[in-house]
Amino acid sequence: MAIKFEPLVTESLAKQIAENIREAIVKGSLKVDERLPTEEELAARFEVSRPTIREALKRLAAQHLIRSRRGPTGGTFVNRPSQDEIRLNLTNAMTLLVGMGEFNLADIAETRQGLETLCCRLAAERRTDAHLVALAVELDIQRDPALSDVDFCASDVRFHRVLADATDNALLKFIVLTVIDALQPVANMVVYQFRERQRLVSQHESILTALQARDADSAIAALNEQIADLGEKYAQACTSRVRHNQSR
Amino acid sequence: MAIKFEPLVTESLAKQIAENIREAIVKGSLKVDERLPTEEELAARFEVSRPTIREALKRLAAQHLIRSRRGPTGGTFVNRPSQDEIRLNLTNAMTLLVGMGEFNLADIAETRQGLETLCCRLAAERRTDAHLVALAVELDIQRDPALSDVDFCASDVRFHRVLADATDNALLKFIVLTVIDALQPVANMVVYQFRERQRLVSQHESILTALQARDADSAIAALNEQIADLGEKYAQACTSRVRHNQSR
DNA sequence: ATAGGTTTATTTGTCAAACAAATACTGAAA
DNA sequence: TTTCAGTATTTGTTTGACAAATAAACCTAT
Repeated sequence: MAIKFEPLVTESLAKQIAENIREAIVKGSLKVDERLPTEEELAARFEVSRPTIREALKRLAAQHLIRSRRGPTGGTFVNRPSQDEIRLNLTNAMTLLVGMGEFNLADIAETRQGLETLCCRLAAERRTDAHLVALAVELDIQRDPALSDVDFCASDVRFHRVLADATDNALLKFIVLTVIDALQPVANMVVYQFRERQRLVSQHESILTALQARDADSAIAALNEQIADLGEKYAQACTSRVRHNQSR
Repeated sequence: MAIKFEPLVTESLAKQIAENIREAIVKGSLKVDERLPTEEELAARFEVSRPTIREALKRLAAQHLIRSRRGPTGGTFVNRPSQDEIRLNLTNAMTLLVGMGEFNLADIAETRQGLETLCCRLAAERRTDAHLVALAVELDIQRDPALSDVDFCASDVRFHRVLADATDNALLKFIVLTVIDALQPVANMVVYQFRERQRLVSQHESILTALQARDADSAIAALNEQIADLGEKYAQACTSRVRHNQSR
């Protein structure tokens, strides 16, 4: 048997081309902001038609790896990956996973607790006065009893984002922001009673004063209490939602 | 002035259509494994041509949101997002960010330390015997002095993956695996001396015995020592690489 | 000479119509 | 009943063309 049984590429041309260009970008043979050949040229080089090239480019565009502009100085360019753009992608993907119920609530609460405990420890050490001000601003917003649930929730999210920012660790911040954003739909499920809001606000106050005093342990204690509360609240919201769905 | 100044949609049709379908999937109006209309039907519905529809679908395919098959029972289907597929996306994106130097080494080491400390604590509590066996297997591999640097590194990565697995927390595992994978290129930069390998292996041994005894603190101590070592090693590898590049 | 508008060339965006290839179903023949 | 050829359906790919955006060159009038 002298047959080679080659891997027999059955993937679509567009996919292969996308992967090809992708690797060139990742490996660095295509620099940031460098211009790719025109679609026609690419078509000639890869020996396929222009629509096929375009399908390949769209795949890359969906990952924010390239951008396109029309006109003489236009063309397709390699994108500098901005953290925010990529985070948007990650958040979307993770939101989907969470929405599909791939992660149970206990795991989510535990992970958040772990990540934010870490944030607290670092934030206590490195927070600047600007961070304290930002936290205080959110606290002020949260004290307004007329605030709607979604607005309250949004402010809560911003509070925790500041916490991540105060760690002064770009990677940790990146991860925590992604997780927080992906979990926002879960957070929005719950409805807050007046008493519960008060409790949340007072926990936030504890965190703020602890950070002010650079007292990591107190901050962590308040935070853990809050996350434990939220964990219960989410579980309740979930079961009641299930009951509601069943009764229909 | 009765002009409305509408948001003036200038985005490409393909992008809008992709976003449209995407939302339908995320919001759940398109169920998993449900079949989309044929490309021709979609073209008719959106009142665009088929190539435009195809560009839109390719965007979604790049995010693993849909899959396509040819033939009579073929068509385009909504994908159940598998954790592994999505993780691949996230890892690719993060690898790019890391490769572009968006995160400095100190931040990376600190984050890894935080995440893996968390893993150790949970793993000590929840590890099964199977996990211990898996760790022992990797240790055995790592003891072989004839192992190449990349193979040693790969085994090291697998060791830490098992650690994440032992937490029995799907979300945390998801995050940690993503980060570890994204950092692999960084890990592969370094070359290990014999003595350094010995040290790494003995640290792994400490972790294993600590987990065996469900002694979280000892495991964490060994792990932190290791990550501190690696942090230094990476920093060295980086500066020497810079020197090397400059001398060329 | 300069400000302003107009043309023009280039490039991506979109369209139309067709063929190729994969694949499941159908029906006839052994 | 099994096997095999045919057929219909759907995505994959090609060709060729036109539309729209845009920057540069050019041209005109003050």
